[in-house]
Amino acid sequence: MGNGVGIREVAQRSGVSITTVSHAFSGRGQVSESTRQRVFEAARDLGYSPDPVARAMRSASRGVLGFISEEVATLPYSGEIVRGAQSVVSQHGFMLMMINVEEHSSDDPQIPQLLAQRVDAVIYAAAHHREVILPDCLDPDRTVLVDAFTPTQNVVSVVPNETQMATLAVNKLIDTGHKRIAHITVTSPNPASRERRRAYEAAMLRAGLEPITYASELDSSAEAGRDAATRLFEDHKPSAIFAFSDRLAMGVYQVARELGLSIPGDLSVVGVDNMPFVADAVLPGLTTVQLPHEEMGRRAAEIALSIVRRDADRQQGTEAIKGWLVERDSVKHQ
Amino acid sequence: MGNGVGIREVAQRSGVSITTVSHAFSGRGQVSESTRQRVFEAARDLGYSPDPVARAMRSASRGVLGFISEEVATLPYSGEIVRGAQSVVSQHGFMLMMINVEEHSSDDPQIPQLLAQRVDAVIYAAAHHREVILPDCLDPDRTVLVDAFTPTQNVVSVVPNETQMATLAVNKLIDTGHKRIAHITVTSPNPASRERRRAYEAAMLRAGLEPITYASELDSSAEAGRDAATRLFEDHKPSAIFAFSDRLAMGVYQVARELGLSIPGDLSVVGVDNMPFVADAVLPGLTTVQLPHEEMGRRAAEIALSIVRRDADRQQGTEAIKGWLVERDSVKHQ
DNA sequence: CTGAAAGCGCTTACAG
DNA sequence: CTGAAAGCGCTTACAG
Repeated sequence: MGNGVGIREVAQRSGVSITTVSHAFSGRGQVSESTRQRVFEAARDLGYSPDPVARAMRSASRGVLGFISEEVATLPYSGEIVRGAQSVVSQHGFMLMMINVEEHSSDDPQIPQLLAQRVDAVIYAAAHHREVILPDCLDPDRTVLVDAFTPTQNVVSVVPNETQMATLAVNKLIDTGHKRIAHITVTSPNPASRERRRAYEAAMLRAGLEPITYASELDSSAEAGRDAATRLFEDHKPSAIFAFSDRLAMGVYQVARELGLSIPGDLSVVGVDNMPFVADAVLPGLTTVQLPHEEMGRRAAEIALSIVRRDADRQQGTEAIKGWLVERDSVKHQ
Repeated sequence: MGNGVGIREVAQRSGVSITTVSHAFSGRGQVSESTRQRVFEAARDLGYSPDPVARAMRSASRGVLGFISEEVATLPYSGEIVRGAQSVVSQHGFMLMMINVEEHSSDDPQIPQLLAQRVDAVIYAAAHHREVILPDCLDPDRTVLVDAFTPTQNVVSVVPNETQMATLAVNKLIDTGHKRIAHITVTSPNPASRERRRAYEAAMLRAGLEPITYASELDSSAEAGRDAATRLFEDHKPSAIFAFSDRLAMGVYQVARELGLSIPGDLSVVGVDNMPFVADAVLPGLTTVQLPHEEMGRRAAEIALSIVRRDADRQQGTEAIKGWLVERDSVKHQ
C-alpha cells in the first residue's frame, strides 16, 4: 500500500527535470508531445502517480470533498445519497471525507475537524427534507445542501420536487378513474408534508374532486398510518388513498385488513418513498413514488465540484429534483 | 473555512521557535510546562490548529482511514457500520475517507485512488456476511474486514456471531414452550444461512426436538419466505417458525394470513435483522435478533486504529460479535 | 519547450 | 528544555 517512487525518480528515468514531470501530469505548463510520452512511459514503468497529499500542500485544491450526513444510519436511503455523490466525485478524481452528525447539532466538533482537513467544499445531507441552520464554521459559498435549505436560501441546495411527486401520485389515482381519493399524512409541519398536501389538494380541485385529508400527530410510521386511516374510515368511504409515505401506507394496509377491505379490489393505495424491503415486500406490492435520492447526491456533487472549479455559471439557489412513479399492484382501475 | 494562521505565527506570538510549538502540539519532545502554557494560549488566541495535510507530509501517519463499502445503498444497515466506525475514528482525531464499490469488483480503480491518498489502514465492509477475495492492492496487514473473511483467514475480520444469534432465537421459542419449531431459510450457500441453520438444528437436538427446515432457492426476501412457508405448511403444522431473516418472516406473516393463522395466537415467529421500518412496522411487531452492525463498525475501527498504532497485542483472526434479542409481539407462550 | 529554485506547513534528527 | 536546519513530494513563478 503506497510505494516509494516519487516525481524525482520519474524525472531521472525520463531524463527531464521534475518541473517537466509536474507539468506533464498537471497539464498546466507546455510540454512537447514526445517529452510527455517519455514521462508517462517512465511513470508507468515505475508505477508512479502524483502524491495527492503533497499536491494539496502547494495547490489551492485538495481533491477532497467533505460529506456531512445527518443520522446516516437512521434512514435506509441516506446511503443512496452517499452513493450518488461518491460516484460523480470519484469520476473527477476527487475523494469524499465523511462524518456523521446528529440532527440539529451544528456545534459538533467533528465539523471543524473536517474543515481542518482543508476539504475543497462540503456537502451537507439532512436526514429528511427540512430547513436547517448552517453551522457557523461552514462557508455558505462552499457548501451544498441536500434535502435541506436555509431560511435565507443563501446556500445552494438540492431537494426533492415534492409538488411534482405528489401530483404524480394523485394523478395516477385520478387517471385510473377514482373519485373519492383521500390523503393521509402527518401534522408535523415539514416541507414534505406541507407541499405534498398542497399538491394533492390542487390536483383534486383541478379534477373537480373534493380533497379529504386526515393527518396523524404521530411521526411518520405504520402506526401513524393506522391512526389516520382508522379515523378516515370512520367518516368516509374512499376508493383510493394517497399516503404521505410508504410507512403510512403500511398502516393503511393494516387497517384495510382489519376492515375486510381488499387492496386493490376495494381500495387503491399509493405511497411515496419506494422504501427498500417495504414497498416491494408488502402484499400486494405498493405503487409508490421513488424519491430521487441517488440523483440528489449526484447533483450535489456536481454543484460542489463546480464550486471548486469556480465555474461562472454554476447553480444557485434551490434545485428541485423530480421523482418517478414505481407501479406495482396496489392500484386498480375504478 | 480555513484561516491562514500557521505554526510560525504561534511561535512568534509565544516567543519560541516553531520546533517548540511543534513539540508542544505533538507531545513528542520535551517542553516545560510554562512554555506549553504560553504556546497553547497563543494558539488559542490565534485560532491555530496544526494542518493535518502538512503533518501528513512528514509523519508516517496521515490521520485518515479508508472505508470501502460494498453497495452502501443496497442494505439499510450498511449505514450503521459506517456510523459505528466513524464515531470511534473521530474520537481519535482520525477521519474516514469513503468509497463505494460493487460486490466482487476487486479491480475497481477507486481502490488504488483511495490508497494513493495514503490512508493509514482500510476497513472493507461487505454487503452481507460472506467470503471475499482481497483485492491485490490492499495490504492484508493493514486491512480489516467487516461482515467478511478471506479463504485463508489472513486478514483480521469482524463478523456477526451467527451461532449465538440463531441460538438466541431458537431458545426463545423453546423456552416459551414450543415443541414444533420449524426453520425457514434460503438455499444459497452463505455463512449466515449455513451457520444459523446448524445452530438451529443443534439447539433443537439439545432440547430433544426434531428439526424441520424448509429452504427457498430465491434470494432472501418476503417472496422466499412465502415460498418456503407455503411448502412447510403443506407438510407440517408447526407452532413456531424461526426465520432466517426478517424479510423471510414477512413472507411467513403473509402465508399465515392466507391460511387464517393468527400470529402469535396460532403461530409464533422470530426473525433475524431487526430491519428498520419492517420489524417494528409489521403487525404484530416482530420479535427478532438484532444484528450488531454498529458494534461491528466500532470494533473494526478500533482494530484499524490499533494497526496504525502498531499495538503489539492487537486483534488477529476473526472476531465474532454477539447480537441480541429484540422482543415484540410475535411470540406467545405455548 | 525546459529547468533551477523557492516554498507549501509542518516534523525530526541533531546540537546546544 | 530549546532552536536552527533539512526535508516530506510536490507546484509555481521566473528565467532561459
